[in-house]
Order: sequence, then C-alpha cells, then structure tokens
Amino acid sequence: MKFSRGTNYALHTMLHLALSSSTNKPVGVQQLAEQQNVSQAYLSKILTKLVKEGMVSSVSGAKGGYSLPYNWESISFLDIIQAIDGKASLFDCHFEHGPGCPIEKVMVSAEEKMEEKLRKTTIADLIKNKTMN
Amino acid sequence: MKFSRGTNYALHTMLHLALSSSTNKPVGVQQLAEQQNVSQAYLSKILTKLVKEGMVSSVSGAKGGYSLPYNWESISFLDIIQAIDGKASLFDCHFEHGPGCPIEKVMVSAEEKMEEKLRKTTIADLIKNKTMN
DNA sequence: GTAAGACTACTCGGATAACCTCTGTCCGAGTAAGTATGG
DNA sequence: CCATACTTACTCGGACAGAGGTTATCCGAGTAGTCTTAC
Repeated sequence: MKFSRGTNYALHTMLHLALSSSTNKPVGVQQLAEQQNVSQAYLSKILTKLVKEGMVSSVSGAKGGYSLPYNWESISFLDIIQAIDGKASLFDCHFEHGPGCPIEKVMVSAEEKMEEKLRKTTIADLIKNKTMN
Repeated sequence: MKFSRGTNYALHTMLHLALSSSTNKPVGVQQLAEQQNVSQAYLSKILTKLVKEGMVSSVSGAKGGYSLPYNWESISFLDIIQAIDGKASLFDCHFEHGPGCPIEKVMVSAEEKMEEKLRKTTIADLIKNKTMN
C-alpha cells in the first residue's frame, strides 16, 4: 500500500506548471524532468495520461511543451491521483460471502474519508500559501 | 495503490476468530484457510505476523491453533492493517526541496483521515451488527 | 524580399527491458497431546 | 499400572520460486516553428 512514484511526479509537475502558468508559455519536458531527476521519456509518459484526462494541455513542435488549461484552478489532488493510478477502489473482497462484505464496507468508507480530503484540496490551494520548492 | 490481498486475508481471519472466540478453543489454520481458499502455508505466514504484534495468540502442538487474546475487542482495523502492511506512510516525497514538501503535507493529512476511521472501528464493531459470512 | 525547402526542437506513442514487491510453495524443525509398549 | 517411548497433529520460520505491476529506456513518427537558399 503505497502511492506510486508516478503520482508523486504527476503532483509535482502539476505544481510546477501551476507556478509557471502566469507566463502562458508552455514548459518543455526537459525542464520538468531535470527538476525532478526523472528521464524525459518517463515523465512524458505520465504527462500524456494527464493530457488525456484534460488536466494538462500540450503543444507540440518547436517552442512546444506542457501547460495548464484555462480551468486549472479547479483541479483537485484526487483528479490527478486518479488520472495516474486509476479510479478503482483500494480494497475489494474477492470472497463470495453474499453481497456486502462488512469488512469491505468499513474499508471503503475509510477510503472515502481520504478521498474527500483529496477532492477538496487543489493545486491552487498550495500556491496561496507557499512558493515553489 | 491497492490494499494487499494479505490484509484482506488478515481481516477476514480476524473476523472469523472473533466469531469463534466464545468457544475458547483455538482454531486450526486448516479450517481458516479452507474458508478463504488460501493455502495453509501462506495463511500461517500472515498469521505469524499478527501473532508477533500480539493481536492473535497461537497454541502449538496437537489441538493447537489460533485464537484471540483477552483484549481482542480493542483491536482496530488499523492495527491489523499495519501489522501486515507496515506502518510506513503511504506517500513520501523523495525530492530535496527543503524540509516540508507542501504536497506531502496534503497527502499525509488525507491519509490520516482514513486512518482515523480505521482506528475507530474494531472487529468487535462488526459483530454487533452482523453474523458471519 | 520572399517563397520553398531543409533543419531543429519539441511531443506522441508503442515496444520492450529491468526491477521490485506481493503472492505463494516447499520443507525441516519444534511442540504438545494422545497412544502403544514393556516391566 | 505406570513410566517411557513413539506417533500424530499441529504451529513456526527460513529459503526460494513465480507473477504482476511499476518504473524506466529506446526509438520511430508526427508537428510546428526557424533558418537557409535561390530567384
């Protein structure tokens, strides 16, 4: 039970992009990758996931790169995490003891407590209080 | 990001033991394993973890098996999960951008919301409302 | 000066390799209860 | 009868095999600016 390193990268790049969003110029993978000590190839793979979910927009060609879409301030932590990790529940009881495993109920309910917090906080929230890095 | 199958087994086993706790006789791995379609060898491996954490007591030799200790009603979901999965945080930011990554703070706080729920509910709580299987 | 073409700096996406953790198996050792045996 | 040894039914724990998913790399393809060159 660990959050994947991928979501770690995703969250950090989103933060970086958010801080660069004022310039309106797309940021290259190179720059993003360097800052986190990841290969460009791998980071771009993560970013395409985010692009597909509409949480990042990409511009190809020279002077291209990644930037945040107009509505970026409403993007929550949960959105980002689910874009990378998938939306599946953290716990499923594979046994067949009738519908509604009491254990699963508790687990899912606990999980939702966490998701609620993640849904409520956005990348934009971070910027209000802190500066980068 | 998934709860391991091991914790699933552990939780179900604990529930089973709790329901059998009235008899005061230890339950063999065989019986526990059959019910969950796991091999004895693997389940016993999980159980020894729980024994080491003092959440299950074992009696070896003939007529031996596993049972719950006297204070079992206070054992929470979180106790069980951490006994299997470890107590490490679900998220760590490996980057060195000064102490206190803002992202990590959010993630840890969300995680604690979940843990709070898991700490508050016990196996005993389940039994109050439901019968086995 | 300008239009066509080559060049360069990017992202995109599939295929694949390396790796790590979870899952599961095998087997030998220890332990305690029940059972047989010999005096 | 009673003590000793043997058998049986368990847990304990280490070593190791297998699977699946995450992490990461490589490389070819597409795309859009930019620069060069020829007229």
